[in-house]
Amino acid sequence: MTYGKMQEDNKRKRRKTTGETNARELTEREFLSKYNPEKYEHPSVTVDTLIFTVDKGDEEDRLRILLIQRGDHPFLRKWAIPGRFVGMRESVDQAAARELKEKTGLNPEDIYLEQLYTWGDVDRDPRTRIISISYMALIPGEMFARGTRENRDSTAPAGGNTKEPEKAAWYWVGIRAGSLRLWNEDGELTLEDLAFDHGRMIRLALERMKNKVFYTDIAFKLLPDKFTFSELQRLYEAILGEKLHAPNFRRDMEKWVEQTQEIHRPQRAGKPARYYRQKRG
Amino acid sequence: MTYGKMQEDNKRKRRKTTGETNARELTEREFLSKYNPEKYEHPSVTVDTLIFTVDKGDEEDRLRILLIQRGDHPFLRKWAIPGRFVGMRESVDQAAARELKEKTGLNPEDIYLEQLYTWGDVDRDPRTRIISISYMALIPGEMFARGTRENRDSTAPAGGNTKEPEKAAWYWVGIRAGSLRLWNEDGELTLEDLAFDHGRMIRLALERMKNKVFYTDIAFKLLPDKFTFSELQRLYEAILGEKLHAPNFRRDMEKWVEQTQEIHRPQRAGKPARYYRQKRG
DNA sequence: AAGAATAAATCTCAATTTGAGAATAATTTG
DNA sequence: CAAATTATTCTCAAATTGAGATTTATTCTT
Repeated sequence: MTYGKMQEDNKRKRRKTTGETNARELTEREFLSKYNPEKYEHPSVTVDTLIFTVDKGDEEDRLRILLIQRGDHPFLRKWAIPGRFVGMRESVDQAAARELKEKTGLNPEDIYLEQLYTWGDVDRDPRTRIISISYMALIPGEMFARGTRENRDSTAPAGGNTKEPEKAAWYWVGIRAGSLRLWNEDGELTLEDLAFDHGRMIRLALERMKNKVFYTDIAFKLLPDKFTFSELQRLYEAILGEKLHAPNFRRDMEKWVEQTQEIHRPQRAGKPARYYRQKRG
Repeated sequence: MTYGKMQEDNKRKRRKTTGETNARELTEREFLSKYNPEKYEHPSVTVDTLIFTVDKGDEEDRLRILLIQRGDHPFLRKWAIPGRFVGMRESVDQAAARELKEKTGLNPEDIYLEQLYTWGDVDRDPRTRIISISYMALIPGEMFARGTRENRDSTAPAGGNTKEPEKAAWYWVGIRAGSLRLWNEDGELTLEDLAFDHGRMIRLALERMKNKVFYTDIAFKLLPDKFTFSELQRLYEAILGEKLHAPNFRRDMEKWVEQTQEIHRPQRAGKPARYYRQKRG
C-alpha cells in the first residue's frame, strides 16, 4: 500500500454519518448553550509542587525538599509533596504557584517554577480518581531568610477534612546506589514513609534537574544573584551527586557567568573568592 | 536568620488547630466512606495524542503529523490534534494509547508513546474548563502499510455531539524561520486553521524531539527494524531541520547501530547500501 | 562495453574540546 | 614567619569534532 492510498483510506475511515445528515448547522453560541459539562463524571485534578533549596553543609552542599506530613487519610502521617486541587477558575500553573506561596510565604513571581509530569494511574489515590500534575520550584538558599516573615498566607489548604495538624519539614535529598534517600536531623525516611507515588515524583524531579543543569540555567535559580565559584561548584556537585574538577568546571562555566568587582572575605584560611553573577543576554 | 531557625518557624506556621483537637482518630475505612468526590466541581481532562511518522520525499524526508478536521463546535472545521476525554477507569497513558489505536488502527503496544506536557490555562477551551495532557506517538514509516486494515476500532470518539463528519489528514510539519509550517497536497495551514492551542502543542513536540534525538533512541522509533544509513540520516535531517555531514554522522551513530548482513539493492545508480539495525543492550 | 554519474563507505587531518594535574596567588592559622 | 588552605591560572596530552578528499560498487549514457 502506498502512502497516498493509505491516506485516502484513513480519510474514509474517519468519516462518520449521524442520523440527521442534513441538520441545520449550529452556531457556536447555540452549541455552547446546549453543552452540559455535568453530563460526564470527571477525575479530580491536583498539582503537587516539589519545593527545592540548597543547603550548605560542612563537606558538601545538599539539595533540600519541603515535605508535608499528612494529617489526613489516606496515608495518614506519611510524608507527601505539598499539593492542592486545581480550582475551576485558576490555571494549573497558578495552582502550583499558589501552593508554593502557601507553603513558603514567598512571592511566586520571584521563584522558578517548572511543570514536570502528570501522574495519571487509576489507583494512585485510594479515595477517588485523582490526576496530579507535578511542578518543581527552585528557591535560592538565601531567599528564605529575607522573605519568610512577609507575604504570609495562612489560608487552610484546599481539600479540608484535616483531623490532625500537618507538619512541614525540609529533608535532604539525594540518590545513593541508584535509590532515593531522604533524611534530616530527625532521621531518615524510607519509601514506606512516603505517601502516594511521591517517591517516584521526587526521583523524576532530580533526574530532570540533573539533565537540565548542563544545557539550561536552572542551577542559577537555586543561587543568589552574587555567588562565588565554589558555591556554584558545590551546587552542581549536589545536583549531580559527584565531585567535579575545579579548574575545568571554572573553564566550562565561563560562558554562563561574569565577574563582579566584589570579593568575598570569609573567616577562614585561603585566598578570598571573587563574586560572580549570571551572564545576561 | 539561620537555616535552623527558619525551619522551626516553618513548622510552626504549618501547624493548624481545628475545632475538635481531641476528636477520635478516623480509620482509613471510615474516612473513605465519608469522602464525597461530587462535592467539588472538577475540570474535564483530555489527552491529545500527536501522531508522527516519517515520509520519504524526493530531496529530503519529512515528518508528518495526523490532524483531524473538527466536525463540532468549538473550532468547527479547524484542524486539531486527535484527543479524547480521560475515562474514570483508564489511566491517562491508556487514554492516549486508545486514542492512538482509534485513529491509526495500530496496536499501541508496538508504538512509542511519550507524555509531553499538560496544558492548563483556564480559557483554552471556550466550552468549559478542560485540562489537556499531550502525548507524542512515533510510528515507523513502514508500519502503516502492514497494520492499517487489521485492528480497526470504529468506536465513535468520546465527546459525542458530532454534527459533521470529522476528516483526518496527514500534514507535513516543519519549522521555517522560527515558525511552524504545516502543509500537504491540499495546501498549507495557517495558525488560524488550527484549533485550541494545538499549534503550541506541535511546536513543543518538535522541540522535544529535536532535543531527545541526541541523547535517546527516539529516532529509531520512527524507523523499521532494518534501515540504511541514509534513511537514518534523512530522518535526523527531517527532525533537526538541517543537513548533516554524512561521514561524521556515520561515525557518531556507530555507538547506536550495528551492521546486518543484508544489502539493500535499489533501482538507482550508486553503491548499494548496507542495512543496519539498532544496537541492543 | 567503456566512461560518466551516482551514492555508500572509508580515510585524513587540522581545530577544538576535554580531562587531569601542576603551578601560582592570596589569605588565615599555628 | 612557615604551614595550611582555598582560589585561580596554566599546561599539555588525549579525545572528539568538523570538513573535506578518496575509494568502492553500483547504474546510466552513449
